[in-house]
Amino acid sequence: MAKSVKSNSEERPERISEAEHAVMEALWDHGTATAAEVCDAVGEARGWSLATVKTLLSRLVQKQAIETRPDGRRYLYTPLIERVDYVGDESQRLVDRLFGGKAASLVAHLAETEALTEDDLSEIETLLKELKR
Amino acid sequence: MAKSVKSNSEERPERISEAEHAVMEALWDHGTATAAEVCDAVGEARGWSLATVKTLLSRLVQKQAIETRPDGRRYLYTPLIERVDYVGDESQRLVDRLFGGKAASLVAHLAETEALTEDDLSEIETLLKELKR
DNA sequence: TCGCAATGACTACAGACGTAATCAAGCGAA
DNA sequence: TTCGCTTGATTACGTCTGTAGTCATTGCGA
Repeated sequence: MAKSVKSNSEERPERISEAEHAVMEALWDHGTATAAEVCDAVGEARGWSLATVKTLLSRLVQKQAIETRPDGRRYLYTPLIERVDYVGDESQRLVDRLFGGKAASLVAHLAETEALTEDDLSEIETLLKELKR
Repeated sequence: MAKSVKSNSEERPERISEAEHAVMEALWDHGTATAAEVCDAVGEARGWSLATVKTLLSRLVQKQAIETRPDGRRYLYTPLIERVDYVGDESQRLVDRLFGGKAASLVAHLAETEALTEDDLSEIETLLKELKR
């Protein structure tokens, strides 16, 4: 209860569903696109009808994840949230939920379950060196 | 369509929701527990009623994530899936969805967004050394 | 100018999810 | 024996999600 009061300025963005996320990816790719363009980009892989894509787009507008700008008789859709932020939030959620907030535990897990290839390991190693510097 | 045929032996476990996951955590903690025990363990943090916990337990049974054994007039609930497997699956899903399957990208992201503390970095470094050996 | 095709708005609907109340059965205390 | 408490089963219900159909409008091509 009292779930959507959000009395202060900071609008906590509503959660983006998986299908919606696919649409976001297309938009992040294009920067700005029409519904038809998104449908071309996304419907391909997911086999969605234009109607489905439009529904997802309007839900994203409601959730204030994207913004519309009229362009003639149609809209141009533009992401309002940055991909890097979304990815960060989602990653953080996972770390919090499954690894008690310790990101290192996630890395350890990936390593132990061999989700990390040799290449991945070298890459991370290099990364660490750079960060150390 | 044809979503739940699962004709062959490998039962693809159905997805566990977030609330259900909280229950799983309690069970992984206890190994085996009654509904009341799970409620004590989980209801605390989430403020769930016993009824809610029971619903989640039965959904988990349906999803074959846990198993029941009669004990007098009640049931004992035991996880059927290992925590490490669940955690692995969820992590993999994230990596696939957001990092194109490249786990190293996830680590890079964590590092760049400073989700990794100095301690985390050292820890990972140590980890890498061990793996290298 | 006129009809069509594209486009957003609205509506639909089944299944998953969160959250719980109610019900029936049975064990245990009085 | 009786009655209440515990427990699983069943039912409920609003929201979110996935996936779309329908409708009204309107700009554009013929």
